[in-house]
Amino acid sequence: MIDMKNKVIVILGPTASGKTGLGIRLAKALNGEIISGDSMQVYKGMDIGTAKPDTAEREGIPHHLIDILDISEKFSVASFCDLAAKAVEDICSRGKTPVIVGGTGMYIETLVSGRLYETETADEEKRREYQRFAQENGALALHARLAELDPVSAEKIHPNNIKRVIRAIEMAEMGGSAKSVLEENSVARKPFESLMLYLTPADRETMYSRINKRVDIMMEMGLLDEVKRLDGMGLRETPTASQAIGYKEFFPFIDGNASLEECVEKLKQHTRNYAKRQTTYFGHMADLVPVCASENSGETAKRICEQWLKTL
RNA sequence: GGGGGAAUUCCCGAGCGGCCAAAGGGGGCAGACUGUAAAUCUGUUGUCAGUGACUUCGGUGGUCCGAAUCCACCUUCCCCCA
Repeated sequence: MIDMKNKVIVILGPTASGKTGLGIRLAKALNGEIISGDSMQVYKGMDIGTAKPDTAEREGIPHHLIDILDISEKFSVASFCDLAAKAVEDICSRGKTPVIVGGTGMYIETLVSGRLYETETADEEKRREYQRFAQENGALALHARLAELDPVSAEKIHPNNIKRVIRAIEMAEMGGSAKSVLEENSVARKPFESLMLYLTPADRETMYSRINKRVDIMMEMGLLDEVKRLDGMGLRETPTASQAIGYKEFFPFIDGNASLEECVEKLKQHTRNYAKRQTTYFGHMADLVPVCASENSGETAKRICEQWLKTL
């Protein structure tokens, strides 16, 4: 293409902050198309639990990266960045504006920064081996192994965070791409210009009560049936989809080990915890333009976007 | 009506004479996150000044140098016999 960089609008925010609605409003106003920046909406059949907008809600706006995978498939930052970057290209080439909407901070941060990841090539066998090693010899022993292979990573990763320790060991063993090396390549080339709007919740209390209410609505919409259906398709054994909040919480009920009410409470709680983690994550991201999640946030956001799109 | 058991810090729950502001878990709060993130992990959580003091373990009163821990009574709850 030409040397002028593509422009992308990004909407971030914790769960239930109104990202979806705002995204659609902006896409309509700015002749845009939506790219979902969400790790779970990519899965077919996970509709209610992931708060995926249905056809009516989408108001005719094309949505990318939604319903593209079967739950059995793996999804990760690497694939996200790859697919999202392509979608951006595609949308821009048609003269429209990409609007990335999502709550998966790491995905979006990575995409926008232009860092490159190779698609995951993990050896499950080895992973289990390390897992067992940690179990038998303690997390510290495993961490010590990492320290030998890659002191820089070891320094940064807490020994108890076994998952990350294992991943770091894997990276080191595969050679070259350890954190220490990544450091040097950290200044990646930005693939496009982006304006990042951060939908900030009014306060913790409203954020939590919105979440609670939304879960109740999900239940009314038939979440449980959705979970049962996916469970029948082997959701529990899937590499990525099984992690989704909104599904695993019901397994105890399905297995007869908990009441439905207990599971719903757990779901609300996990969602609240997640939202808090999101705000922490977004808190350290740079260049976010805060937009209050209120009634007329749409107008404000629209104005900010239009102005930004006009600049070079 | 008789017999037995229990009341602990926001919640659950250990403690059964000093080492107890009181284990552990949950929740809350704060945080990390350039390797797969809706995941994973860390710190903190009576009060106040901050190496110390003060108020806490249903209530009241005892025993003791010393009590969440022992005794008495009271209140509430649970279980069993009737």
